[in-house]
Amino acid sequence: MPELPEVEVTRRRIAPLLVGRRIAAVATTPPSYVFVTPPGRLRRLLPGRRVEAVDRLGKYLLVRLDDGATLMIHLGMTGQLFSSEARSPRLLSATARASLAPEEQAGFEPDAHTHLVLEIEGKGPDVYFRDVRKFGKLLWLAPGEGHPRLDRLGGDALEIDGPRLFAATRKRKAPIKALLLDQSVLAGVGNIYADEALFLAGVRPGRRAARLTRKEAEVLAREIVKVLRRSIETGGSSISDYVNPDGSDGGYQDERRVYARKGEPCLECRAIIVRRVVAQRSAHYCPVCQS
DNA sequence: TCTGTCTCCTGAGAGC
DNA sequence: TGCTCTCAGGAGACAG
Repeated sequence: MPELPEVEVTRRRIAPLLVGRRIAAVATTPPSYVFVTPPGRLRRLLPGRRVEAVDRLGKYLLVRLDDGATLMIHLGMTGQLFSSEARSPRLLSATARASLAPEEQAGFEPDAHTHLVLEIEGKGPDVYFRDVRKFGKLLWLAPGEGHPRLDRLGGDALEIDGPRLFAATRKRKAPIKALLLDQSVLAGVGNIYADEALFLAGVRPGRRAARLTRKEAEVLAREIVKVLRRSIETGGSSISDYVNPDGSDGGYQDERRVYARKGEPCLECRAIIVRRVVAQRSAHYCPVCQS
């Protein structure tokens, strides 16, 4: 599930394929939950535009076009943005994965889940947006047009510091984990990195945010930044469907301390990692190391 | 304003 | 083997 590190890695690897190049043609699937802007409109508006830059705001990718317009992309839970040359079992259904050895896999052909195909002018691969569960979003912003989704975003999680996090927790009765997942407070943190950062800071996910001390906020802010940076370095987490634009897996899933390790021993104290629901999300923590 | 709940979606895996 | 059910989660809408 793409969070800030996966979106940032995607941005860094997809930008060289797009920036400075022109979109020759566009194909889409029929209208669905993915298309905030109707697919027919995207097919009309995108061809002929040159990509100037690919930016990131929280978990949003912003493809800046030559006339000032922007294609806004959110990967949701299962969104994949990748090159047409990518090869990965994660781009196949489980049935196809099981029946084909990796060396037998042919090139990826756009399927029913490939909601946007950007054919790029000249040499080089095309770019696909695929999303099985359709929690991702595609949205066109006209030149100068903003969007409430972007306006509501809090500061980027890579830039959080202790005083700002401490201030955000004051008078908040919600669990600290709910606060970390609130994109209007902190843009970019999702379930995996909230659990990991809380473990490293020694704070239980269900603790009321307002009960965090100044010192704990300081440590938590530092661990959030550390864990996000480390994940970017390793190429993000390929826990379910996430795949890098070149088809490679991320590496951070091998460094997880608590996320999706329910029933396994804590790497610090050997106590058993537990899972409970906090803010309607599964939260994993060590009952000994975190208080 | 804050918090909690529901909803959207679909593949995987468990249970029968 | 095949069917049914549950679960996973980002974020908007809505109710209290």
